[in-house]
Amino acid sequence: MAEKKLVEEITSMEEDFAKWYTDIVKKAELIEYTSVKGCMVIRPYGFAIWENIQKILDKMFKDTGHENVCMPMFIPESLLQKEKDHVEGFAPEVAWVTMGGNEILEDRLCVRPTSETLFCEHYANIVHSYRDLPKLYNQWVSVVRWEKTTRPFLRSREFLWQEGHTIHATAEEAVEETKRMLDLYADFCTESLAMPVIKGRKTENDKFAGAEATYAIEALMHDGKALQAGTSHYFGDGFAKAFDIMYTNKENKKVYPHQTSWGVTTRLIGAIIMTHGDDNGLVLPPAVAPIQAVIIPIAQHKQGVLEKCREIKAALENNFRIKLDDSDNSAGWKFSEYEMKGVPIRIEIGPKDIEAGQCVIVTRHNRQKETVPLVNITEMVSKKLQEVHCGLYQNALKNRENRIYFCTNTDEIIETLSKNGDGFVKAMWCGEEECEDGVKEKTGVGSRCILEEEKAAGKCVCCGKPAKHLVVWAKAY
RNA sequence: CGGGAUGUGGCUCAGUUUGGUAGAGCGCUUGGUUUGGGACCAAGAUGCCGCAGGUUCGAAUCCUGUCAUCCCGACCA
Repeated sequence: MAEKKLVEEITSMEEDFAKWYTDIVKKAELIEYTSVKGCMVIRPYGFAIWENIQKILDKMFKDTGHENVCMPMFIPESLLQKEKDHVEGFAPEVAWVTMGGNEILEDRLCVRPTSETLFCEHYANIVHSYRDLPKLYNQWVSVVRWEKTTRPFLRSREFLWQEGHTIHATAEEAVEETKRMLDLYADFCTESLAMPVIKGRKTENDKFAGAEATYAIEALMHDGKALQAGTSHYFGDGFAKAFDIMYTNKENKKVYPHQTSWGVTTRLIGAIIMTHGDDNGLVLPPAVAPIQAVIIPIAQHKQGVLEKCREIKAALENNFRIKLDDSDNSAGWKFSEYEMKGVPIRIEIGPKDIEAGQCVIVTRHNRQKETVPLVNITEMVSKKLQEVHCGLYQNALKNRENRIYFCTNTDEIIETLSKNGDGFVKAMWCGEEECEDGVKEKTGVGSRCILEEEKAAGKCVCCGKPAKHLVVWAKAY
């Protein structure tokens, strides 16, 4: 059963999951470290994944009526201070600019950890009438949070993200927007990243600083830990009140508007790695793979081989992202290289194939080889990419379903996890913060989200009192 | 931010205990032979031993500080 491990440089998941992760991140040329802690160079291959994520999401945002804007990078301390919970939540992890050239700044500037305050200041300026609403804004920028522990993609001090900030006339509209964007993220994860996610609401304890409600999508990684892959917040009119944003409604009354914000980050790349990757390296979902198919010539010095490869490349590249590797590395070397980089399919073309009018297609996720005719190659590649996507999703889903456990008390949680390994624990909760902390303390798993669509029944996993919510618990990144 | 580990050519590491002229394998360059699962031969290039101080006739090696990376906690997308 144990397949020969072809890429010796990558530590196996089994042996050391953390090292496996960093090996992939480095060996697949996604990032390089820099001399500043927690700040990484996202290399072309890694950045291309992000660009594909951006392209798809940006279209989804635009299709739902959102517009892109760009806020400044700096927030004056006085502005950050305006919303009490917000500043308390973020103050411990902001970076400050205290000097401009040689001058000490009177009001020091915080490097944005998130841009609610900037959007609010702006909305206060431009929203006056119900006719100005809604504003559905988004921006693609980087933010800075002075994290203590850092890991490439999962937790860096500067990271790339998109943050949507919308402002609406009514609470209903804003709530709807919050849910709509959460659904949009979940759809994106399944359709483009082949990654199943759980949608839910964060507990009071865990919600965004200044939000009325925070929703999140949670994904389960190979090692049984949860990763928050995206969030969507409903703000009510709290920020509007703090920032004095008001508009005149149809009845000629001055009222507060309602807001939302939502975001996903380059952490999604970490999620892809830990959802689909294997001991041979990265495995990329076709929709975001920088190279969807790589053509490997066999015996490329032989007459006609490279010519045929170029011909096939030309035929395919209108529809797919194709690379022809005509470097003089051996074919075997190339096989390993592109497996490590997670290229979904590989097309082998050698003298024997050309003679027979065929090629060999190998799918990355299961290494299955198939000999296919060169006519209709476009349809074949399309079919294979679809196959990879479905295969990845099914594997990820199976892995997650195998690691979802229902528990009724904390001892059962401890026992289940020690027997089966980490995963999602579904358990009832009374809604008290004490019990939320109690579960974490006793079992090591924290609340990830409340499943709003599933009915609560029975007793709290911690105190045994009647339950209010069904909650997913897990160790988290 | 607390506890632990590690920094030596691009990579993986030896050398540090016991201070005395900086090493190996892989990779890289050039030429040639190869190519269906990380090919081979030959010739070459590459280092202020993370950084800054200190001890010493002499420091990769000992001492102090600092920065970065990894792991375990607390905090977080």
